Amino acid sequence: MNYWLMKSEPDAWSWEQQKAKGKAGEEWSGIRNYQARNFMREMTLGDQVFFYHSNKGLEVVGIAEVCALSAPDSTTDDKRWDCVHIRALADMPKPVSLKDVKANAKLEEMSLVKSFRLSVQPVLASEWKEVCRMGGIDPKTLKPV
DNA sequence: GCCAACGTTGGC
DNA sequence: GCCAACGTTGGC
Repeated sequence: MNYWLMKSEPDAWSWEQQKAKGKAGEEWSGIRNYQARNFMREMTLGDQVFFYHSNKGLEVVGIAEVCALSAPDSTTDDKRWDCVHIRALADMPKPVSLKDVKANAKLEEMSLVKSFRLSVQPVLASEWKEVCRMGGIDPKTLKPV
């Protein structure tokens, strides 16, 4: 299983809205960046995703999983763009802020810090574990610690 | 609201 | 294929 982080502006699509979609999940449409799209094409079912609120909040608020492989983006006719579907799995008991990530030496190589404009980015297993620890969630059971 | 970073576009 | 202009992202 691979780990990822996906950003959304809560005014456009929030974690609350994502959770409201439940198990059905929702298409992660609107990505118009090749690098981000390429990462989505690499995703496999069950890959886990940190859901990050950009612009407002600036924190990882929950964990989701990929529930449909990359397929044409329904919001455009442009064949270049496709995207996955994700569904919410668990809240972060303690949302992990960008500030917290930046302050943690173990996370200084995270894409969130290094390539902050990228809206879909890979997360290393070690980084995943560390952010889960900071967020007060068990990465295996996804239950609060 | 500003602006730095950086990706994309298009003229040459 | 270079690079200037432009647009977008996203933190502050």
